[in-house]
Amino acid sequence: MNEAELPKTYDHRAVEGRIYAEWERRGAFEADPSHDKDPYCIVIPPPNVTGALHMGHALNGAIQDTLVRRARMKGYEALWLPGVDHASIALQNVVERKLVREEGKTRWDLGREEFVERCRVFAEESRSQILGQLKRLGASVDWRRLRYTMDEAYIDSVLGAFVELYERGLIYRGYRITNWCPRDRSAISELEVNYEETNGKLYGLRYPFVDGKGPGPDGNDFAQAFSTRPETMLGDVALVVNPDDERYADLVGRRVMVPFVEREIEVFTDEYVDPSFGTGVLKVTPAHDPNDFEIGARLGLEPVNVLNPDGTMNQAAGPFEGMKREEARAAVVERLGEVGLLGEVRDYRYRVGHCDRCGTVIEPWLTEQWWVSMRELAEPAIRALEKKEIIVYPDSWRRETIRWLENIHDWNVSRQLWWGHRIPVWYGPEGEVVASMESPGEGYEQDPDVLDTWFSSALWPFATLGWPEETEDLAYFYPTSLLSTAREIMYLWVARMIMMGLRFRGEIPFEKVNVHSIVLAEDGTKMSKSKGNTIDPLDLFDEYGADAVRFGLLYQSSTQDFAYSYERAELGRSFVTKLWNATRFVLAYTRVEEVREASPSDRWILSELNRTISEYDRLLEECEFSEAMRVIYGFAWNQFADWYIEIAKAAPSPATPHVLREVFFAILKLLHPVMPFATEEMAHVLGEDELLVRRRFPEPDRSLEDREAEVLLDRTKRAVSTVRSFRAESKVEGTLEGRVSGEVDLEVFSALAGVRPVEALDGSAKATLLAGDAVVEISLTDELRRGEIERLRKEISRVEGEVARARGKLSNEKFVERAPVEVVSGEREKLSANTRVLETLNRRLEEYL
RNA sequence: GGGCGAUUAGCUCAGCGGGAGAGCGCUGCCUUCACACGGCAGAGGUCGCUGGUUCGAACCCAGCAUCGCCCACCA
Repeated sequence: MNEAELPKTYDHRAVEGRIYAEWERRGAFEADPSHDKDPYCIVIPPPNVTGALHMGHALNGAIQDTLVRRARMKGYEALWLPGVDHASIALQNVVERKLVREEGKTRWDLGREEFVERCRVFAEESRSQILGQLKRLGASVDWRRLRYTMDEAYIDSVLGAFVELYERGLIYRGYRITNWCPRDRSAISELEVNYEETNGKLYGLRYPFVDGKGPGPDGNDFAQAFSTRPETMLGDVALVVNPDDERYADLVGRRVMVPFVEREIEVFTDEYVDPSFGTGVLKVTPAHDPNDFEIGARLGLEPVNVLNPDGTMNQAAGPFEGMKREEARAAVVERLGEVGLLGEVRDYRYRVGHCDRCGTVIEPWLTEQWWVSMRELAEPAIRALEKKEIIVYPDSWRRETIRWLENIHDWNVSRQLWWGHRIPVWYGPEGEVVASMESPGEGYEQDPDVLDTWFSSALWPFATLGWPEETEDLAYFYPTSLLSTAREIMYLWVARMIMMGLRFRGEIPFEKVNVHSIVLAEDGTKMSKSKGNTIDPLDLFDEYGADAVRFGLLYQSSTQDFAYSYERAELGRSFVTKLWNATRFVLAYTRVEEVREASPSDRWILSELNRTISEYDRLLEECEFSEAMRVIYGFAWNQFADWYIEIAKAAPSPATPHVLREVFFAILKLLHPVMPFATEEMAHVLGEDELLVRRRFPEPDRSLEDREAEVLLDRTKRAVSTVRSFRAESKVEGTLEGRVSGEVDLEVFSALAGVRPVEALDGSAKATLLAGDAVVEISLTDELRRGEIERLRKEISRVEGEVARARGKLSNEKFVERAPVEVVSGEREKLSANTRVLETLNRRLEEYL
């Protein structure tokens, strides 16, 4: 192939599919335990099988793929293990909604078995879609090792873990207030509740005295308490006041009536009550409020439950039975008003919990659930984080996670759902309770609940490697090298993996955690389907190519969240095009392979390359992707393409053909982890037989460092730019004669600046241009002379400013005394250089006047 | 109520103790043999505000303002 046959732009559509197939055909991503290589392993945060991948997945995929490909090229046995999550509650929600929409049915209409089958089928479809998306991204995962949390082996891991924790006394069954979602008819954990500030009302509720002792201290014949949820009044079992509240000393011990349900309750005291809130009287509803539950327990009172699982009122609600909770609220308020028991109603702003998955208002509700004791599990995790056995980028998240673990609550792991891992607990005919993977025998009934989806996720880093079997994979790849994730699941997932990893393996699950940005919509708000502001990564891949999108995402990724902008994909695409055309140039350029004597410009680009390799590699190692992209982009575009290719055209050395190719190949290899398709194609076009994916990642080579060449070329480039600038401003065209004082690469300068170097300039008219510490003099026509005087004056006043600034600093004794020597000597050098320059300029000005 | 973070060029964002940066957008010139998804040259910023530390602060400290996010059982 030659350059003329190549189109001017890279066509990702024609390339990506073919190259991915080639990688797969060659088994390029397959990793197995090996004796002569060190392991590198990343397990993918398994996407939910609820639908398609979003931009967050694309970003995290780009990050992980970059790291894995780099490790692979560095000679590690690099495994990126793919998988998907069954997403218990999330998937069940999606399928339920679909069921209602398409068939007008609920899960109860279908029955458990049929419903679970529907979920399984849906998951299957979603899963294949997701896997296709990962391929489009270019994910270098080992497909042979694809895992799913509902695989038979994985289910065994999950149930085994539950049984073991149960047997160690770390799992117990408890009756307490949980967050109840009436739509899902299931409990959810604290982490699955989203609180939103809401404008609501605070209702004064009046409880008439029934003890016949007459009115209360305030002259009223009732006691009043405030509530935001008046319907829970029907479940009240007591009123309480603070024991130190003198206003109510007489109230304690009196009996009042709960309206409508006609229940007599007593007034007690409890320290919990804040006398300054409302009336200082608190109603106690143990079945519907966590604090009330505790107060009720302290007082030894039986809770009264007034709700059904679906959020309607039950028979204990008396006349309100059968109403939805919202209807009951309105009805209770109305009826209270009618009977004169409604007190003050205030506007009140408070936080209402919503189900993370379906948005339904959460009801704190008394139920019996399975709990994991977290304190004991958290301790080793806290220690590991404190000792930095796990490195977190950025470190602030390590400290945050420690704080969270220190305040951890027990974890409710049972869900009254159908899709998921069914809890391996069996209830026997004689009331036996047995935790076991299989039924203990005839007459045993299995617990109907399933496990919180995060329970299975918590085992991910080792269950995917075969645990509880002591597999070779587990021995070789565990602990994994790095986990990359969004911060929103640090507690839900990452912290729990650390605890479970330490519990079941006695080792941390990963050495590093990268907490990446959240990709926001273009307007800076969160992307969400309901707002309709989501961006489909596949559309971006189609339009810009996977490499361009990957580069753009990494370029924008930092520890800060960022609003996605299409400009970043355009930036990536332009970069690919630039590299593509550099490929065409390199291809068309002579193909001499032998090494001959290198010129300063050859040594300069090699030295710059060397610096770039060190810097870029370090940044990737530290997950500083944005900075890494800037470094490699700057080198490839602003040094290599803008300058070295131009030098190769205009002032090549005998070594240039070789150096040009070497440096360009190094760029392709450095970029391969980020832009795998395009770089692979470019290497192919340039006639490489071996795939880049298996090539060695460039390493720094100190022998290529050449400070002298760097200084020389920097000065030369500056001189060239100065002349170009002068040409643009003065509208001068054609070859000029010129003289440079100060050391530059004359050949390069002359060729790129279009200046013929002469020893001495004829005539008196010259432009005197400053290029850093070098002075360039250019022959000048008479008509430009007038302007030159103006220009000189401006230049002089600028340099005078510089001189004054340096003098000022250096005459400050404290500066000379306390600033580092190199800073002071730097100022001195600048001062003397500028003084010399000023002399030259002044002399020239005098000549003209 | 606590905690964390942000505030830098018109826009999106880097920089985090020694003379303000990138991409896009904008202006001028260039359709010359890698590339107009381009080249060359430019314009554009009292780095949120007020104090402090320092020879020196966009960068460190304190306070304030605005905007986010996380955590917390005040009815």
